[in-house]
Formats: sequence, C-alpha cells, structure tokens
Amino acid sequence: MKKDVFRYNSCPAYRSMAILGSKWKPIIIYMLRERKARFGQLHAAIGTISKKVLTDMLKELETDGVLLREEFKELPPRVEYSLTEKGSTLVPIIVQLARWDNMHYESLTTTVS
Amino acid sequence: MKKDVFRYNSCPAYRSMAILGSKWKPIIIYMLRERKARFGQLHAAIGTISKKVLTDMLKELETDGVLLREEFKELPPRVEYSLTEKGSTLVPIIVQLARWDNMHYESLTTTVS
DNA sequence: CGGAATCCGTTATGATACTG
DNA sequence: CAGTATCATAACGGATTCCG
Repeated sequence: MKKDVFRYNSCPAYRSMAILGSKWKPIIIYMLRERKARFGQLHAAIGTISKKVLTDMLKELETDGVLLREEFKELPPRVEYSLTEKGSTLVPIIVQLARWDNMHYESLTTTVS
Repeated sequence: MKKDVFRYNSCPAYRSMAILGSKWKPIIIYMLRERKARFGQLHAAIGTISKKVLTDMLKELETDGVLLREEFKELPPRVEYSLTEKGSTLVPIIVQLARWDNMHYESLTTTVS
C-alpha cells in the first residue's frame, strides 16, 4: 500500500518521493492547488486514470495528510477533495519539476506558469 | 527498461519524475554533485544497493543525459561517473525534496544543508 | 574491478464489472 | 455518484553466479 520503494536510508528525500513518486499523484495535487474538486471531476479531468487507481491514490494522499476528504451524506453521494496546508507546500515543488521538464524537453502542450 | 509508470500525458512533470521517481536515482545524483565517483565507490557508499540495480540506474541516467560515463581501458578496469550540466540542474530539486522531508517529519540522521 | 546473465518476488497500475 | 471487488500484468528492484 505504501511506496516501499522509497525506504529508510535509500534516499534523503524518500518521504517526498513516496508522495510524488507515483504516476498520478503530482497531477492530482496540482489539480487541487486552487480549488477543491469532486471525485468525478478529477476522474474526468485526468481522463485516463482508472477509478480504482484514483481511489487508491486519493486514499494514500489522505493518509499522508496531503489532502482532505469531505463526504456529504446525500443522494447521489458527493465527495470533495482539497489540499491540506501540508499538501499545498508540495505545489511549488511540482511546479519546479514541471518547469525542469519544460526546460529540458520541448513542445509540451501543458504549460505550467 | 524505462520507467513506464511515468508516461506521456500522465503528468506535467513526468520526465523529471521518470528520473527522480525511483528508489536510488536521487541519491546517486546527489552523491555526484561535487565530484565524480567510480562504480565501486558508489556501490560502497550507498551500501545496500545491488550491483545489478546500480548498473541499471547508471545506464538509465546516462541515457537520459544526466550523467557521463568514462571508461578507462586499464587493468583492473576503472569507470568514473560524473554529472552532466543537465544532471546538475537536478541537484537543487533534490535538495528541495529532501528539505521538504525534513520540514514535515522529524529527526533525520541525514541532513541536507 | 565493473560489470553481464539469470532468475525471481513484490508492487504499481490497469480493465472490467458490480453496488449503495 | 463514488466508489468495491476481482483479476491480470508489466515493471521495478533484488540475489546470485559468472566473466574479461
């Protein structure tokens, strides 16, 4: 369930990498940088992620204290995800990573300001 | 061979994550930040990495243009690895990741200045 | 010394169908 | 709508042995 790949002593940044070092987590966090979003919105926005994997990622991010899950007991159900303060501190790092991409490879459709 | 986990369109930072999002690459890059090192030195310094995996990581990093491999045709053989300019630009990012770790979790033996 | 070659377990991610 | 439950697979990381 946890990223055992990044384990003690392997890397001085293993905890941040345990959070960012997966295929979908950076973009999930980045999407929540300004406003909360519902499960379905995230699923549609990311497009190619499966619901199972999205669920898994959201759970892990919540466990890591990076995001908050609000469940409204309605019908149909509604669940909103938002970044915690801790999660917000990851945004500039993600921006830097994306910027590195843009600097070292060309022509990305997605631009990070 | 490549990190297929970080694939096109999945993440605006997928290229940097393909480099940093593995168990050993950040620490390898960080170790080379000031001076070149030989295969055996890296192997000993990291301690718990297997030779196969170290070889794999070094090959991928070389392919990605992050480090340079110099082979001296001697006996016994000597191979030196060093960061390229492109590789050097990753160091501050790794430092930031490590710093994030230190800020959000306590008491790490390894401190990054 | 610096690998290469094999073999192998675990984990991350995915496709699909189903549900309160 | 927001998930669960199954099942499947490829890739990541590792142990071990052998080699010029």
